[in-house]
Amino acid sequence: MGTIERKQRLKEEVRCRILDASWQIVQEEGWHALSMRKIADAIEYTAPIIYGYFENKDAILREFTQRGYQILSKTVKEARDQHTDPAEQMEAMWLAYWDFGYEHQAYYQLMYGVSVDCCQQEKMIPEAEETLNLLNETLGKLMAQSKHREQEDHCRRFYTFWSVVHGLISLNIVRKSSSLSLETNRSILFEAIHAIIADIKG
Amino acid sequence: MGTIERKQRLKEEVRCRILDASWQIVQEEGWHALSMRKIADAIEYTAPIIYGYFENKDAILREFTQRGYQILSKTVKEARDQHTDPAEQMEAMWLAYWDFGYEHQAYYQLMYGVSVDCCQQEKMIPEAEETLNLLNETLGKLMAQSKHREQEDHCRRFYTFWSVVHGLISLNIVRKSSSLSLETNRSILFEAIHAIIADIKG
DNA sequence: AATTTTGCTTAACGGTGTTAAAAAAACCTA
DNA sequence: TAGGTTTTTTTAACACCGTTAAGCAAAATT
Repeated sequence: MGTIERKQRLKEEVRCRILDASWQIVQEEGWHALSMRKIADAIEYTAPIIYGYFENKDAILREFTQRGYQILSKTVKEARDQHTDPAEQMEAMWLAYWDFGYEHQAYYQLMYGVSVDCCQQEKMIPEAEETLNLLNETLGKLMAQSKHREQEDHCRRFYTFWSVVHGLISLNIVRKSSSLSLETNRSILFEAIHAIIADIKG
Repeated sequence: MGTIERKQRLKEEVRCRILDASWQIVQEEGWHALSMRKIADAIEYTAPIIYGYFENKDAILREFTQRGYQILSKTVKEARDQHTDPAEQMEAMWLAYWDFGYEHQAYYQLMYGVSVDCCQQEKMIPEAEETLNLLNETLGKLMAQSKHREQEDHCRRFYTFWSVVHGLISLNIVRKSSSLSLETNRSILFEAIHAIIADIKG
């Protein structure tokens, strides 16, 4: 009866195949294209058997979410451990954080709810570009007051503004349960915006 | 027959009712719960008639996306027009931008692909909190070197870091077509992180 | 009044996640 | 090896989804 171990091994292998197949589908077609039947097809089974390995589809997504956080955690920790000075550590850690998001976009989408299948028609909607133009225009005037002339510089400043504001909004929406107070949000905004403006003014 | 105008009016009214019903469903249950059949139920019709008013479900979402951008554009413009100094304008505009995201979360989700139905189990995944703890810990050491003592301050600094990094990643993912170069991303990151660290050091 | 046009519904197709029953395969025992 | 038990896998079904085509009934036109 040693076969029980062999069965355990086979069961574990099928579990891996489910995750491997899922990951491949996601990489090729995105999260929206991941379905139980498609996974089953890929591992040459029928859909219901997956429920012997995962409670439901959400459990599969949860597995990947967990993997994402594990990789992120490991990455950030390693970045920290290559420095001793807290300031250098801080820099390395956030850079590592960004690198993770840049390299593992599929993970990041899942972990932080960044759905990609939206507003591709941004250029179809005039008001979308109009808003960006308004902000860009004013930024141009502001930078003209100083001696910034390069387009590159303009682009960077703009995205710095945009990133902090968009990031703050997004984090508030996604982390609805443990989100910040209105006052905290506003003071972060004020400080960040003023800092950027001050930096532009030189 | 002047009835043609009356019919036009009725058709327009049904279109409005579709959008009103859709919006109510979204407010009550979120975007994921919006379905053609549910909309039809709400306006006391059957699903296929909706296709007489909108090409498909995506067209309905596009309508709301457009509305969102219209409101945002109007808001930002109004904020600008209450000031004359570019620096003041810039501040007012980004604050208005944030206010929009805070007040109209449903719109913002649609416009920038912030799906809320994710990672609510963040606390279920130890590694998720571990990453935040690592970053918080190092930030604590960094701030201890200066004379920052308040918890409030700590929280603000942390979210400033997080917002700009998360925002930068998200914008890159969502605006995949017109995203920034790796060099631009890194220089934004470097500048922002160094600025925050410098500010902490005083 | 008969006919055309319009508005709406029913039915259907292919897809989704998920569950229960049926079938097939594997296993164990006699 | 034969028969019965257990495990594995599939088929069928349910309730949804977006979407399209056909059918029907009411309204408008001739």
